[in-house]
Amino acid sequence: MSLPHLDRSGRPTLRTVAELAGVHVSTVSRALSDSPSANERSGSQRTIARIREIAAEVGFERNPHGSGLRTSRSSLLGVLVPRLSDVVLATIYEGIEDSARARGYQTFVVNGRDEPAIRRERLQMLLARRVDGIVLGDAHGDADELAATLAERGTPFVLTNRHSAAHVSVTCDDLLGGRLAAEHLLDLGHTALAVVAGEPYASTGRDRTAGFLQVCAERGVEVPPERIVHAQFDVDGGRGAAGALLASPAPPTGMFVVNDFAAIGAMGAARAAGLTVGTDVAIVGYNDIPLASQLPVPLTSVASPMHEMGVRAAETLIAAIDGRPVESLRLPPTLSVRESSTGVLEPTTL
Amino acid sequence: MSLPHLDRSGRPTLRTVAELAGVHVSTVSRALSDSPSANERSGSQRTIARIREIAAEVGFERNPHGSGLRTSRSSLLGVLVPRLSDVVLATIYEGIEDSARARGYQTFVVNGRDEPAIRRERLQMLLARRVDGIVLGDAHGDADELAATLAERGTPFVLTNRHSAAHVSVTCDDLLGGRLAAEHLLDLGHTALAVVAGEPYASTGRDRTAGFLQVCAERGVEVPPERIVHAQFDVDGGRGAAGALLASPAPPTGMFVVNDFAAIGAMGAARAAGLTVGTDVAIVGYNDIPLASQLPVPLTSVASPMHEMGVRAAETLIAAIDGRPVESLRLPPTLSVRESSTGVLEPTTL
DNA sequence: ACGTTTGGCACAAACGATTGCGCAGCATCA
DNA sequence: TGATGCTGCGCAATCGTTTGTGCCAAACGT
Repeated sequence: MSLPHLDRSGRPTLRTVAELAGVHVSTVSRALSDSPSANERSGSQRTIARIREIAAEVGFERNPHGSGLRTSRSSLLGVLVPRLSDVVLATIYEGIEDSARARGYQTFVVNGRDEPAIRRERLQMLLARRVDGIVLGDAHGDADELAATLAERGTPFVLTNRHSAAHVSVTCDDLLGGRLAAEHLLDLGHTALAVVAGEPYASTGRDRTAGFLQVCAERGVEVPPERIVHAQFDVDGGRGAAGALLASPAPPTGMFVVNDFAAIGAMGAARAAGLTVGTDVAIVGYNDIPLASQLPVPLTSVASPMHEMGVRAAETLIAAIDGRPVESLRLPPTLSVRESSTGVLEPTTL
Repeated sequence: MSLPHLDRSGRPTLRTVAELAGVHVSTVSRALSDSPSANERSGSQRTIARIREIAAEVGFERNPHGSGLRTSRSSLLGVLVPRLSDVVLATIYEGIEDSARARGYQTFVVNGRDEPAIRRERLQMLLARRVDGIVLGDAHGDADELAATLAERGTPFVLTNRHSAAHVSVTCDDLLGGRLAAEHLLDLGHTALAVVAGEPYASTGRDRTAGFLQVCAERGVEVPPERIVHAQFDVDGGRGAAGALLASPAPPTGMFVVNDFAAIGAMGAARAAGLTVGTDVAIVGYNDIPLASQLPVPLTSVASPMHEMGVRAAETLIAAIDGRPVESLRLPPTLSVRESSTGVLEPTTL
């Protein structure tokens, strides 16, 4: 059959449905709206049902340009992350996506690559697209420029993964995570401890390190400054840093590496130094990525609730968009103990 | 300073700039257009320069809703992938993003999770958003429903990563990749070979396996059917499949695992079986993810040009959108030889 | 000096959806 | 009977941008 008044690309518009139903477009608009207020202003239940039926039949889908133009809302949530090829951020993003979609929003994600210029440019792009709000997954330092810009501008936003200053954020309680790691290593009897901290601009690495050192101090174990080294959040970074630590005159017997990939690198460095991971040197990572349990020597790691972090971040952002009061959230991590810190437990691992 | 005629959210519009410049909005629109045809119809070079200056000064950014409504183009490329937390797809996506952005498009990515219902729904969403074209990174089988839908509907699209039927695609030459793996293992003298193939619906796994078997046949080495097992593209899948192979009465000495994560699982299974990877059993993976070279036993892997695949896919899609003729592209992989197949070469790995 | 071209811009009509307002018709109530 | 209220829907303006058409003046040719 041929439909009346299709748009340029052959898709039905409100008017198509209206003519088919014999009513005015405004009636169709109201009937198809899911806001109850618009709905009650519209016609009888019978008419509404009929309109919806026809709309479904012809496959009508509201044109977001028309709708966005009129309402100045896009139903779009911008998401800025360092990079999606990092499984941690990709998992957080999946949480954001799930939650946003369930609430009628779509997500628009961009990679900021932890480069200030790129981040700025990408954020600009999101704003130019008129997103309704922004999830910032890559805050830098405690006075993040972008967060400040957004706050000043009044665009709703929420930080996740990393936090920054007093802005609303949904993160893992990394301080607690660091504490868990320290308690574990200390309970195992280690006193020669080291930390492979992350990039200085990421609150994650800073907090994890701080928590770790807190517990050490509380228990009277000193971690000298030269045993705390900064490294990139990847395999190479971890290997380099751990290699240097292990090559020092008094090498550590317990290492906390604030990122699993870096921890994998650290394990490599240990092996290269002729040490057996788990017995000669205990290594604890962070995030508990799926791979951690599958390594030749399974990695002890602080498990952060990545997916849930994304879910809650999106929820919080939407609350902010709706004008509801919001506050920061710190989700608790747990420790997954494996052989990289305890040594081989059961040789019968299939 | 207070600007004339801002929009509801306080942002400058064409009219803001027009009033500031003392010209009509249409003149501003043309002056700011980057299409040369519109440009020449617009005013003098002096006027154009002045308008651009004012626009930059007040931070004007074209409202995509208004523009999209008028032109029925969104400058948006939809991207459908199985999941972004898979580093292979995430890397391809980064290529798409880089290339699209350089050509004035933004990308809108969604996860289809390899579930038909979800894929359909996500595609629907992209179309509802009026994307200008679609990159399909998750084609299923040789008669992919979504690809067929798009073709019928006339929406420009291109497949990548996986191909399907006669649709235009930009992929890795996986057949060649499989051949490289076979040649390598045969050159090393192995004759008891096995393949951990992927999910049957993915062309990647099918082609890789087929190429591998081609070379085996050419060289007169038989790979019995029970030595070809299907598994998921992840660590668990690889471990299970390889474990079964190695536990058989006549275990293989050379294994081709069509995905690096699965290969990592296979290495685990080998170790669990008391075998030394690289000497007792040679393992070759696929994709050469960054982690491959960093494993305790570095993994020999067929390197696929993931980023370039994304770049070329986006280029191809944009060509199709512009109505230029396009054709499929098969990018050649290379082999990265490491210890997982050759045994430990140099004990002096730092 | 008088048409004719052309450069430089303005006018106005769209695109598709939303929403305040208003207007019939009917029922209710005094 | 007339005032009032409600139900059910239509009217029309509006969002910001693009683009076909038209107009005025200056430049040009003869």
